[in-house]
Amino acid sequence: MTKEKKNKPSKDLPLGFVDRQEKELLVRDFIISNIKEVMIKYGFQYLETPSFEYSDSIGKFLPDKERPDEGVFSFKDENKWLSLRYDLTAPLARYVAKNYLEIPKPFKRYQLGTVWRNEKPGPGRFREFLQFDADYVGTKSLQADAELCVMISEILEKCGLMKSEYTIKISSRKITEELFKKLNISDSQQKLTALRALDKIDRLGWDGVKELLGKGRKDKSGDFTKGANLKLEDIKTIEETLKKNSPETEDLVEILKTFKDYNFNNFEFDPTIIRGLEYYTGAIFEVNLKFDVTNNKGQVIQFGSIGGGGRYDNLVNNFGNYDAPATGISIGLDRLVYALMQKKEFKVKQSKPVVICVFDKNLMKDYINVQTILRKAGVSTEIYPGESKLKKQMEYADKIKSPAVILYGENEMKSGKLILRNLSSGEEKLIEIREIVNEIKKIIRSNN
RNA sequence: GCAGCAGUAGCUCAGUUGGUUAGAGCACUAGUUUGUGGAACUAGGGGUCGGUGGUUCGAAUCCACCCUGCUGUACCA
Repeated sequence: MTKEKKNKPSKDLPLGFVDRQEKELLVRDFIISNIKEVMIKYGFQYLETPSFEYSDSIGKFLPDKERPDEGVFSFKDENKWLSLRYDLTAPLARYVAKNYLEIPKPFKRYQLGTVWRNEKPGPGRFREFLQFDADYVGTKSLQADAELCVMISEILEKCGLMKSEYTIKISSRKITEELFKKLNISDSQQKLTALRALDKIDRLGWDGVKELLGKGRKDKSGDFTKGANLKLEDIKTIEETLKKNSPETEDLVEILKTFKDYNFNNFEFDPTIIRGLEYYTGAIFEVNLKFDVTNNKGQVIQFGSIGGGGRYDNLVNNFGNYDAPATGISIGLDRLVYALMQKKEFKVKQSKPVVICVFDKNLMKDYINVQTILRKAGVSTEIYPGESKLKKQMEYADKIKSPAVILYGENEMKSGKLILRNLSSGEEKLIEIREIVNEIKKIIRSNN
């Protein structure tokens, strides 16, 4: 507690950035290890690309020349604009274009990496987050699209989700494309607004979406959103068509057939999912959780999807002359962690260290000896860091949730024994040094 | 960006007809126990009441602007 407040650096974090603590990180590690296992089984190779790319590589629309910070974090290095990547797909397309001649076709890669978005964060959404991507590049085969969904489902179930707790929604860009053509809606602004409106159906329902397809809608806070201004009869046709719920486009028919071959049925055809607006060209998927997610005040929040993807046949071609149709899926790991931690009690398997209390610095050699025996046996152990009264040392051990402390002072040394105190039961035992490993393992076992 | 709500100790919050040195619980520190954690008791530290300006003899309290947070909405390549 210092009194000098002037010129102290801020303890606050920039908007949308957070510290992540062990409890969360261990769950994340658990998910990552499941991902890697599944990726190996499915034959994807591991890739890492840098955090920064040249700004014009990470998206063909951004950064805007006038406002290079819109949506992405950018800075000017010498004469070139660099940006932190906002996803892993654009860097993949760049990588494929750069290494096209060497890589296998099709190229199957997965990647785990932090991405950054310069946007307003929402519940469970940050400006820096970890993403997992798996992509197939260089194949038109729709089996790839289908397999990605099967694979994501396997990962989620390995992480402990039940079939009833998530679903993979699937649709195709071709549906809305054909619909707009049929209705003679060609104004690109109108199409864009209409697509965005349809994307919101899970939140607003058809009534809200119809308002947005028409004149516009006022939200709960009283804010007004302009609509697409479509004709009433067109809105009716759109609703009727999309409510039909039978996938008729060729690509979907084939993907659904493949799902059947895989015996995969935890998906829903949903023609109202839209995803990103520009680069998807065919099938699109979205991974949704089916249970409520709450914030730290216990309020249910609009959590949205935890991932999605789809087919993007033209992206690689943007970088050069290679035509590489592709399809991919990505998961926002931090959001999955957030949701999973609410759903499941995670036993944090990481065992906390046994604490060897220090009675006398001059006995350090003996303490190190015991510590070495335990560490060699694989038991997490530490000598109390510092010099404090025994009470402090016990409080420390309690605070870090240590399973046991070792009390080894002059009295014990005389008899060649030491005291092992079980911190959850409070029980103390006077034991020989050679018994220490077994006794501690017993305690740790009984705690699990 | 737009809208609504909110900002008092590390955390959760109390504190209006504006009035002496601004409160509680939890947490923290020390002690009761100089070789023993979790409970109890005692004592203590910690706040320019989000910031700036204004009204007033006097502002945590009223007004204006700004900042920050939450929620919704927009955007999310």
